[in-house]
Amino acid sequence: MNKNIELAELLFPDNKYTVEEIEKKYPKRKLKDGAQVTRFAPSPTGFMHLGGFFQAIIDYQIAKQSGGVFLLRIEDTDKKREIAGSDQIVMSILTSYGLTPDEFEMKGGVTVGDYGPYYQSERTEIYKAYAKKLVQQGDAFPCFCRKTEGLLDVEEKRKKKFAVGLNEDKDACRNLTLEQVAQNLKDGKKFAIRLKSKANGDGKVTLTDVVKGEIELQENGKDAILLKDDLTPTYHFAHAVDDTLMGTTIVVRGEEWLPSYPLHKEIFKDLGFKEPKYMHTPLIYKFNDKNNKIKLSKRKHPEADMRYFDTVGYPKDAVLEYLTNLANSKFETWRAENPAASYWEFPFDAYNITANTPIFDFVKLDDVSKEIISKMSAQSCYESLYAWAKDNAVETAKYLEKDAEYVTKVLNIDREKPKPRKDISKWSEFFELFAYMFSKPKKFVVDNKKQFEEVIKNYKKYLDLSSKDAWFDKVKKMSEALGYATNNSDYKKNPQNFKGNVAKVCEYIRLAITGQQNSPDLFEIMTLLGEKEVLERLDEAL
RNA sequence: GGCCCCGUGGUCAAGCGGUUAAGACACCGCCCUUUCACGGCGGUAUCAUGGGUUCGAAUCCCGUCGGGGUCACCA
Repeated sequence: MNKNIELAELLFPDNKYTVEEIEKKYPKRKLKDGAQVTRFAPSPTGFMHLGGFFQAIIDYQIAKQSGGVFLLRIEDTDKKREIAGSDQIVMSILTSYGLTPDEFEMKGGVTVGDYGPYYQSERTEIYKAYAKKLVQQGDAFPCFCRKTEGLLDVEEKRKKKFAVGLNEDKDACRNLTLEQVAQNLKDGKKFAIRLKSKANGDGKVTLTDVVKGEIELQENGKDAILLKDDLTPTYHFAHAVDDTLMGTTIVVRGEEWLPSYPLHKEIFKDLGFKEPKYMHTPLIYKFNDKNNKIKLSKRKHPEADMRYFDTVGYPKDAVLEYLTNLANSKFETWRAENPAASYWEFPFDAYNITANTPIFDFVKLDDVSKEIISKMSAQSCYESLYAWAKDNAVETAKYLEKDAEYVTKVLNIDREKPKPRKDISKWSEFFELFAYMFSKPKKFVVDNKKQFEEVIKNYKKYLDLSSKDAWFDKVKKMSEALGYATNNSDYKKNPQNFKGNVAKVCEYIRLAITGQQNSPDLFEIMTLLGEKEVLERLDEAL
């Protein structure tokens, strides 16, 4: 009754806005039927997590597909963890992958959209207004207890809690009298605002989750913190306020949030808000050495940081397609049927995401990437390689500028054909893969030294780079002369009659020229290298 | 420890009460081939487990086990 109003006044004497004023500023969105509003809401921790990006893809696709809105909100409510510049990192990754938000704000830059500010740190007056409302209603109260701060603190607290095993957790400050509160304030004590939870935590609450289906959870019984003692909101409170005001229709978030749904439900109810739809997506995992699944983490897995894919030079589409397939395995089938189509034409089926936790698999990513790169022209390969080098390998970039023509030719080996070679998965490995095109091979192992030497010695006389046919004719001729089969079926019938077949001869030549057993087409390589270089390499091999 | 989520080959997975349990990657073999690849064909390998329900279960129910999440004035 009146006491609550008095209390609210005591706590928030000079709020800038009332709830009514705020709600006038954030009218309901005018959306066409079925249009969804999604949001990507990272906290600025200095990098963009792969798992977050995975969710952003889903957010973006849902919004785009339905003709709705995809917005970016920065959850910068924890000053201790905040790292400056994170917002730029997130934004540039999003846009570079084509997931540009419809609404966003850049500090010191533009604001796009009418539902901002899009930084939570700029919304404190909004949260305060709603907190005051809850206090007035008797649904929240000030707490003057010592802070629980950091994991160590929490773990200590848990030891006691787990021993009891209760889901109910009422805070003693809920019973403070108006006078006691007034005295505390007079003493200059800081307060946090807690939810005055109504249930004991034994009842059940159900959620119809878009990916998990119907889930029954234990209702909330905790006097959770809504505003911290600096009056910034916790995630839970900010989620309710922001997603309501911004008109989010479907909340896509990691499944680690599932257990806090009952709390969110209670906050929404107390605030008189309509709940959005929820989509709790699986987290992405890796195996550890014990073969257990562990969450992808920046410390252990460089690929947890989205910038990793840029620094090693994966094409954007490769990452996008691999991740999309993880979210929606129909993608692969679609891609097989539409090999030339743009990624964005894929009819993303957001409502068919598996509830299973996927393992991040580099082998598969590489395959997707090789497929994509194999279809690129030599010219665009060069451009991508150069773009990668400029940001990640300065010396290489300089070299690329100098020898653009030669590099493009190397890139063109076995490319721009109906069945191109699939060997490059990321730009950083190009010079490793094609090292022999840029410097003489160092050491290599030969299975039969005598035969190898015989072939190489003779081959100098047979070298002919005038045309591919001429080149191979000579290889054959030499093979015959040295006692190798030039016809595969002859060789198979009577292997004892030959020292080997042409394949063996080619293997020796390849080894001498490239230092490895597999390489793209030998003739092309030798032509590019030039006769002089080839002869030198043959000499050196001996 | 309480609560919750998840469990189809090594990985990603189709499947929705009756299928010889798709497909992709990886692996192996064969074929093609003028070499390496590419490609084609084929192969190894999966319903965690125990009980139900049913004429019939990978599919529905319960238990068990395994993995994961969560129980912060972090998000």
